[in-house]
Amino acid sequence: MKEDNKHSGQGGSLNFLEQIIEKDLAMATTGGRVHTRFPPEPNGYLHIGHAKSICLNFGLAAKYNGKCNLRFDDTNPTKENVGYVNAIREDIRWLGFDWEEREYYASDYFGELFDMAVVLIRQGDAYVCDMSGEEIAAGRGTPSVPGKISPWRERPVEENLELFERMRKGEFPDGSRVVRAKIDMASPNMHLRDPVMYRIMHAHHHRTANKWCIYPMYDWAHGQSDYLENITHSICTLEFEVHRPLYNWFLDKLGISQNRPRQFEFARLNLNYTVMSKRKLLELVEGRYVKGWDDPRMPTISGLRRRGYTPASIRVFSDKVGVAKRENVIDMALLEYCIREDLNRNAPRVMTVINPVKLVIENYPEGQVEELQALRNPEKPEEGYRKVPFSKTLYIEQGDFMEDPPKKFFRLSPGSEVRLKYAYLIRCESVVKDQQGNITEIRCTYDPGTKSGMAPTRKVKGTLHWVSAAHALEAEIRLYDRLFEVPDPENVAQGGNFKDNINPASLQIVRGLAEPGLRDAMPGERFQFERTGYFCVDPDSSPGSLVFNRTSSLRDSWAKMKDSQG
RNA sequence: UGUCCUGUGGUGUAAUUGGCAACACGUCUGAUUCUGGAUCAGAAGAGUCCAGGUUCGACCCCUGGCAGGACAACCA
Repeated sequence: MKEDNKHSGQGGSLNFLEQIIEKDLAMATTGGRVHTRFPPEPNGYLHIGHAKSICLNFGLAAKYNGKCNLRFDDTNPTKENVGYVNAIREDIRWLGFDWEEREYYASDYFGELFDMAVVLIRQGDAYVCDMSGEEIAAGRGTPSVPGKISPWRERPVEENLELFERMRKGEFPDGSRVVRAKIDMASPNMHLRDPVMYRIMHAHHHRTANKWCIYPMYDWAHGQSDYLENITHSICTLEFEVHRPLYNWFLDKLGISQNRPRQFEFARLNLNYTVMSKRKLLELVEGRYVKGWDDPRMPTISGLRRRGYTPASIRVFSDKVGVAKRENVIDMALLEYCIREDLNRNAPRVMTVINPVKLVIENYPEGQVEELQALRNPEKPEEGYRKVPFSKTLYIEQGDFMEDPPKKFFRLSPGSEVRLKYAYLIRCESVVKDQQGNITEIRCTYDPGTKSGMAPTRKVKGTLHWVSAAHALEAEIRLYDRLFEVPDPENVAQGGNFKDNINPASLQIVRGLAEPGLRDAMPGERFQFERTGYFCVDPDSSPGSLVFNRTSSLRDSWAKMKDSQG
């Protein structure tokens, strides 16, 4: 029961795949084994949707004492390359999963696949077809109109065998012939209308180089690869549901009954306020709408990593979204909740002023500096304290001061008193403005008897974060927001484009002032900037010039209140 | 006019396989707080796509509808 809690988003209840597996285990249908695989095509970067699949496949294996393979589905040499292989590996490892020595490639099986195809041809279950791609497509019919029989369908077995061999040897040009399964051109399932198994491609493959010039199609390669790897549960997304009869047909014709893999489909993850298709993501990158695949606004794993998301937060998220067969759109707020929950618990606190305004404490001794004790993380008092310098001239957040405050404004305004976090109570005495009327300086007095940690004093409504002017570190702060301003970016009017919905304010770069302890912060380190949000050090950062990415703002009920009041 | 899949609060997922719907996010109160964060307490919100049927009893079983999605690359 405790285990169930750990792996299921719904307490003790099981998702439909877990139910299937537990039944299989109980009835020994898979010999007591659970063996899954995550099968990415190395032709793009992984995104949060893949993360769900990764967590599912590796998670199921872990939960049921099974194994999960990493298998690169590399059957199309024109689209795939090692660069993607490496990026995918890194992302999966970063997420926290280990495929041990089981890193496989569909291309590892090209030889076996060829031999199995020969078996099908011998049995009269496959044939070499000389039609062109266009002819095949035209002859396939439509879902409600049967396809036409290929003139090559009844080619003698010996001739098929010979042609197949010659295809392999490279005697024919690209596109001149294919091998097709002989199934049923009238099937209501389009995938059963003599699907292509092999095509000729004189292309360099990232692993097999020029050894092959015929390459298997997905449907032919996938199930057989599953079988060769002893996969018990082959889990994929819903769009492959109609492929399942074909998956099973190949297995049937090859006489595979022992250790026979079975395919199950679940609904892929959709997230609002973003797009997930490889094509659209690529468009964002190539159109320079974002800076790259790892731009912190991208829903890619590398983007989320750079944004400051933790692997654990993504795993928890994957767990919380659940697994089922109906189409779904997850609220971005759930992802944000997951990272806040993690970082609230684990990120050290630090004070950084993002939009600074100068504040001078008139009665504080000139030149005096106090080293104040500040909790590293109130959620983990055991981590102790850090030191923060305090002096006469400080900076606070512009938004923390209002000359004419509305009703429930708890922050600083003329005559009001607030606490400077870990320091003193201060009262605003006056403001200094420039000729345009902008506030350039806030003049305050402090009460020396109210130092943080001293005996109880009078209560104030507001506590402000601050930074000492003479000690502050200047930093570049990249304020990220959702990439799209509408929940469903793909929903556009006729002639429109999803890119029309891009949020023009998805990135704002400002220069802020940070407490000096941040001087040696390293890329990847995460912090909570007290009262503003969670931030992490960007790889662009260097010792002399800090760069922070905003992972997420803190929940802000004050902002919410303002919004709702118009 | 084809085949397959799916319909449960705003969102997502449950319901011990027939016993009048639970959990999470979100929303809204209040308490508390040296983060308007966190935490704590509480509230609102679905009668399960529709119509019949079986049953003492249906989200669950049956029949018929309706709605949404997937499928017609030599992509995966």
